[in-house]
Amino acid sequence: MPDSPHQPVPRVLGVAVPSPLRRLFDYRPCREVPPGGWQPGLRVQVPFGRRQVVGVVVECRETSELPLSGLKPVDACLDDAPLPADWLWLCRFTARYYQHALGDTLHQAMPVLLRQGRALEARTRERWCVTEAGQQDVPPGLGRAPRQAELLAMLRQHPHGLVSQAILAQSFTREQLRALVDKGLIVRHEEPLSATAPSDGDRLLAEPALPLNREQATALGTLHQRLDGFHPCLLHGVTGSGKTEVYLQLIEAVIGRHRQALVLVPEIGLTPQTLARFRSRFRVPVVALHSGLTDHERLDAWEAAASGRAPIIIGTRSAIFTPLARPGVIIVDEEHDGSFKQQDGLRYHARDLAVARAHHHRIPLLLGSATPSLETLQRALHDDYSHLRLTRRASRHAPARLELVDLRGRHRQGGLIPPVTETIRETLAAGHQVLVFINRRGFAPTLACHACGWLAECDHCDARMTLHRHPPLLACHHCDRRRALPDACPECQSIDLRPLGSGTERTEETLTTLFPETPVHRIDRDSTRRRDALEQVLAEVRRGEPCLLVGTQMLAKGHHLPHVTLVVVINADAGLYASDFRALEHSAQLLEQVAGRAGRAAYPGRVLVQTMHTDDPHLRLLADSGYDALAAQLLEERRAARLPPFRFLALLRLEAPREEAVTGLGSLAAEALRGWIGERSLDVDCLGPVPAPMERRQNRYHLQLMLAADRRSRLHEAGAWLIAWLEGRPEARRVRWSLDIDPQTLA
DNA sequence: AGCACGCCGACT
DNA sequence: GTCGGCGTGCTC
Repeated sequence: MPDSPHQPVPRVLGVAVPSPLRRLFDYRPCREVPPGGWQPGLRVQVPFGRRQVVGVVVECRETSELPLSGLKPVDACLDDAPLPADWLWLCRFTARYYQHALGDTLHQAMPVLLRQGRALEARTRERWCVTEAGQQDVPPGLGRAPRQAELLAMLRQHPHGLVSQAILAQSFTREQLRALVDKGLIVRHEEPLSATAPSDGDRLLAEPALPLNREQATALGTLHQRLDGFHPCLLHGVTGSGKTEVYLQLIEAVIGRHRQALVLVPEIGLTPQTLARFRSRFRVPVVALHSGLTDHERLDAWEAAASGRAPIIIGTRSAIFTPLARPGVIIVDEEHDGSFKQQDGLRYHARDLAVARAHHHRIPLLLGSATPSLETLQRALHDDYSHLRLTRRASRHAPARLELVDLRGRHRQGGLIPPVTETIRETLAAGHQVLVFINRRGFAPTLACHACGWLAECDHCDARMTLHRHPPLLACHHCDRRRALPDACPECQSIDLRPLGSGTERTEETLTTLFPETPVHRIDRDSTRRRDALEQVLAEVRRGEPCLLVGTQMLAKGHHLPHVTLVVVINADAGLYASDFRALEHSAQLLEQVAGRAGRAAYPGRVLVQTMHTDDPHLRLLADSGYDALAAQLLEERRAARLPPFRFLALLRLEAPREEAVTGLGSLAAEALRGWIGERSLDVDCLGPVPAPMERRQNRYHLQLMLAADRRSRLHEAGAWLIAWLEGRPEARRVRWSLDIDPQTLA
């Protein structure tokens, strides 16, 4: 332990407690002083109201706004040393930027066991060594314990002892070890798991790096020049251009310099395949943070990253909060992916926090995408970020272009029109695989009465209920409502009820009927409930026999499907005329990602996109000139419309069971905020209140108020004022409200 | 968010 | 007579 320099004990500790209250609570230190003295970052057990909570010391002060005699003392300090300073910095930054309570932010960013007050210990392992007594030729007392004798014999072969793992692997037990210790024949040593120090470059790799093409080599060369200091880079590479290989070789350079790499991937990007690729390349451990970890494993991973023991950490959104002892690079793969934004509570964007964090650590940041977000693209085009391009695919073929197929006036079967079905038939006959992409799960988007026009609607939401076949029922995808199928129309008693439109189940059924000889695999949230169901199907598909794949977005991203040469998009129109200003950007990204699935191996691919709007200028531009051209066009439109990335937004969401409660508070808040903005002639616009896109969801009314500003600081001032106003209003207590900084969707 | 207190309805 | 509904208020 570090000897405590005789720093005086502070009179007051400002503690962040797990609560939505946006302030610190002051406590007096307890009698016992932690080994290194009182410092920010120490966890403390404190009485809070009528309960005990785990808080984090954030300030050490001499004064409080309250009389010192009124302060409660902390019950205990839970740490010998503060939690990592980089982690504490990131949490404070996050709380400030997203205007969220610091206590809640710290709480969420901590592994569960730390929240519960568990000690954070450096991980050790046990090593068992033979004692002098154990070295004697005939150790006494083992006559009736043959396994103990065998164990002792084994340990005598190893002068430096053996670790528990190796011993237990030989089917010895902890009891046998304990018995030998009790007899004084062996001893147990605890040793820290120390950081793996790379000795030389070759030893780092378990398998050789792949050769790079000229573009990859250029990109990597640039990155190598920028290993010191904050250097944000966009690695803008078409699907199949080998971004991952660039990541791997960059990481090799980083850990070769004895630093750590943090890799963020989208939720569905952390597949066994991806992980296997990282793990098989490096000889050093790769720590993966995925949803399947136990609380213990999560704490271990945290400690391994914080101590520097883990050189490579790979995880989804929340992994941005992993502390790093020796940060060397942060990589965000598929940086445009929506799963990096948390959509409830603390609504942070992991990619944006990655930028802030890399800047703080003065390390490079690599954002990778085939279809960069307009935010990132704008910065890359204007030299705020380096723009590294990979335009060449590993296969000989250029990326498949989208072919628009007119849906108007055509008979559809399972969502497919006859010429498309014919192309599917030809592709299967040629021995290839076909992917049919459809953005709705279930059998059909809804059930309709052909006599009176009645539609199956959810009575908790402003939405249609989706028709499912297996099992047959109506389900609302916005709440947990389920209903049995009606025999007759509830309005007119007609029995002429028909499915309206197509979902994955219906298309699967149609394809099974049309192509009875060909296996059809459906891949959506319903079909892949079981943990490894997706991997099993994909393994089957990779064997290359002709087959049909029907799936939702799950299929669009990441998975390598080398035998698919035809991709069919059932309907591209959902995003074309949506009210959400990002809908078009997201549709284009999705279409481009889907198209990237086609023709990666030996054959060129085709992508057929069914649409009612073959003349839509955006869709045409995407089809004729590709994502980059459309993105450039969209950027111009955003500039003209004064929307992000040219302006900053914050969205106040209000929701409550009673409509009047929401609208009442909404108008009051808007009026108050406009008054405040007007008084100071601030450059902030307040729009609304307007009903949210789906006004009623789960039987609650949703309303929103939009703030827009040219300058981030102004937006934050207005947001802070609005929050303070709401916190002071009694009527706001009956309404659930939250401020979403940089909202990703307006829903 | 929790958790208490507090004041009005249908039950052993 | 009490169990319990959720409105209101507080947490150093």
